[in-house]
Amino acid sequence: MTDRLSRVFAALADPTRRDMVARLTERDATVGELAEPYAVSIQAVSKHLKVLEEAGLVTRSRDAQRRPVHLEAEVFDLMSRWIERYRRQAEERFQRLDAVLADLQDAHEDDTAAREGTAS
Amino acid sequence: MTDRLSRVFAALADPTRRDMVARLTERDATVGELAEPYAVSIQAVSKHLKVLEEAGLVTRSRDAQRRPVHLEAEVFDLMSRWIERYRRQAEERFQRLDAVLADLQDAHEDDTAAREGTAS
DNA sequence: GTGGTATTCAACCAGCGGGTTGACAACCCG
DNA sequence: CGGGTTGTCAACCCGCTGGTTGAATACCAC
Repeated sequence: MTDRLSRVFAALADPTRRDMVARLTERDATVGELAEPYAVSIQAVSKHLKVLEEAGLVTRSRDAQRRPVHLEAEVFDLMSRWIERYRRQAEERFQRLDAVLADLQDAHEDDTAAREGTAS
Repeated sequence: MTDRLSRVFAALADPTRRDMVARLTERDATVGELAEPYAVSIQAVSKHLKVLEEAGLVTRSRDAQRRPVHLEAEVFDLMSRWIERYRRQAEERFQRLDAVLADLQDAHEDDTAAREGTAS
């Protein structure tokens, strides 16, 4: 599970981390600020941030003792591309499937019409 | 980690499972067909499918002994909504930041202009 | 019914993830 | 210097994950 996309998805598979990301879209924050709403230790939050950092979702700088956390929004593009690619592919396929079903329906109606002696 | 979105992200955090999803956008497939390219046991693939199923990414029907696997593309929407929501939020914030930086730049230029005795 | 095929279930194992606590590091302020 | 604040590192625990093998289920074909 060493590839980038896997790390990103894994990082966002945790509700606490998703909430941190959500809050970081509003403004940069220190570890302590981020930790405040959660009922876990600062160390646990620090670990979460490490996961987000290794996934490329955030970066950390330094301001005296503080380590302000900053969201790197470009990573969203990576996920969006993956999702949209396969969504589009799936949708195209469903359209083909719909076409097939429509054909079958037409054929059935033709059969019915034939059996009932009605002009198609 | 019981919520829907967490399960979806976690399911896609595995390259094998992402590959399965990718292949399922092309066509439905049986467990055996899905397993064929990977160097793991059928049972392992069956487990992966269970994960995808519990995340709502696929459904399984029955055709004699076979259990054809079908991709449920609607889940993509769930992820897209989450991602796009925060991406948009982050982008708006960056625009505000840009505006602030632009203001600072203007102020600086004003200062410079003032120091240099040039009209602003 | 017997045999073959497709798939899941069960038990097990190693490794990782998320949590804890305690110690340490880096920095500011008197 | 010493004390306070912010954050990380290290060791540990426990539950989950992804893999294995072996047995069981469900179905078809003969």
